[in-house]
Amino acid sequence: MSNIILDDGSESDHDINTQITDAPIATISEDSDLPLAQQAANVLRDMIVQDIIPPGKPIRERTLAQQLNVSRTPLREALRILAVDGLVELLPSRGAIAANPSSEDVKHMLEFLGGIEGLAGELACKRATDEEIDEIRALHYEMLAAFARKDRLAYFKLNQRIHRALVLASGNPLLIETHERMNARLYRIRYRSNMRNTKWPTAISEHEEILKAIENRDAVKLNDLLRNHLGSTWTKVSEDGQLGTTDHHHND
Amino acid sequence: MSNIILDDGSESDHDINTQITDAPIATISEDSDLPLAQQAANVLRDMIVQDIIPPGKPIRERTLAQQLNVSRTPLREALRILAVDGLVELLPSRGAIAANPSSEDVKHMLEFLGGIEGLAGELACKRATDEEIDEIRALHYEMLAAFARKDRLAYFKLNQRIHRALVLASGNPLLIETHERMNARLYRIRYRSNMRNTKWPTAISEHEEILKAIENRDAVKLNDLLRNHLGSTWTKVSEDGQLGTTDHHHND
DNA sequence: CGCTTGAATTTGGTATACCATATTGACAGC
DNA sequence: GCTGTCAATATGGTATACCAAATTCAAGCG
Repeated sequence: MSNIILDDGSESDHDINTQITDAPIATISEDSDLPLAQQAANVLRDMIVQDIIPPGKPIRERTLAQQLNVSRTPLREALRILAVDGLVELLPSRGAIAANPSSEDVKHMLEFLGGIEGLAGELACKRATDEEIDEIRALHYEMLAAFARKDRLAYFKLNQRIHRALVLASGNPLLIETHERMNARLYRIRYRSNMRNTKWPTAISEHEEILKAIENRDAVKLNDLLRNHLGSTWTKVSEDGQLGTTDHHHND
Repeated sequence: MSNIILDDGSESDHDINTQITDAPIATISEDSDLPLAQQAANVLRDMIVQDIIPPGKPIRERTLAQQLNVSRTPLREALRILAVDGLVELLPSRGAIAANPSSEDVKHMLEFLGGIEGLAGELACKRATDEEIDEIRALHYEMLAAFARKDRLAYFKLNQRIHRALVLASGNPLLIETHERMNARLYRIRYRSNMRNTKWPTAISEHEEILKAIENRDAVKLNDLLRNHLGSTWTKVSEDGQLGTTDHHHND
């Protein structure tokens, strides 16, 4: 699967998909130790997160199975997995579509993600090793470098890595897993938002405070910062013509 | 499916399963509007939550499919769903077992659940309607009645309903869903713990404070209370000979 | 010209068949 | 009596066949 071909035959070439990640989407191989269902779920997850399958797009089992070189059985299992993750919606007797959250949904997801990060940050203040904090500091300065270069993509990725590192330092596997899943659901949206965000300097200064808080192991402060930080990362959905409505620039 | 028969032919008749809920487990029917996979997932979830399928027990696809009157296809989809939920573990090429969390896992789950409830409580203070608070107060007094009667089962259920009502009042669907899922994973464990908990009066007095906090819409206080309340609900795993080790009283 | 209707087709849902591998159990050798 | 080995069996993983329902589309009617 060197190149993803969409249902309509056109390659997906709109603004963001090839940029979101450097790594190509994993190929499904027979000789992997993972079952095809799990591999398919991983590939499909990437395709949705990276907007190769845009929100709301119907997922035809036979078509997609053929594209992924698996049968419908493992693909359907993959779809059920992703449905629990919230990346696809299963419409009874009407198949699956890539999740298409409303702006209200996004608000709730951001509120939730902020809460998770706040909790994780609070725990991280107690449990993070000095080495973990050092690494977060390093990532922070790398992020400042990206900001200095006005490299929004590099900034975005480093930002993600910082938040991920903070959550990892919480030491709670459920917080980590929940964060990862919710982040996947929001990834595409936050990416788009990041690329047009006008509150960039604000976000940067907040990150300075975040770094200070974890360095000082100030749990209450860090919790509070992370709880409210996402607002600076995110330009309101209502200002973003795409979300919550049918996606116009995808021909499906 | 009037009576669940376990693999070994014995009916599951150990201490708790029939008491945990009054309602019998739903039957899988052809004429439901839900797909069999979804119905199977619901039934299986109940069977695991209610300890009809005890932790660590291998789940044989053909056997269970026959018992549920479905084919392996929808049952496997159900297993994948429950695996994401954390109720079953999928061992690659070796099938599924009912989740068997270690005491370390339980600690993390309780920490996580407490965090979720704290977040939800904080939001509930801002968003709960007066009617919702009235209902929580009513449940609280019902719970006190159960306590007066030393009716641990009724107490447990009302306790659950109170926490559920608090989370519902948060108005955040993700908090609600996450809470529900984590609660399902912990239900059996907390039930057993509840039945032998020696800190009952402590839990009651904490609930008094919880009620006051939501009545006063004191978000910070309620968050704090809920964060740390689970400790009073739970007798330590290490005192509970069952958890974290092979289940001795189940013959599998 | 638009609306209804019904056949053709597509699609999701389920059951079953098949395969490779893991497990079991008996037998042979020590 | 213990252990290693190999056949028999059971099990999970996958593909395919089949069915009912939904969708599509065109013919027919108003």
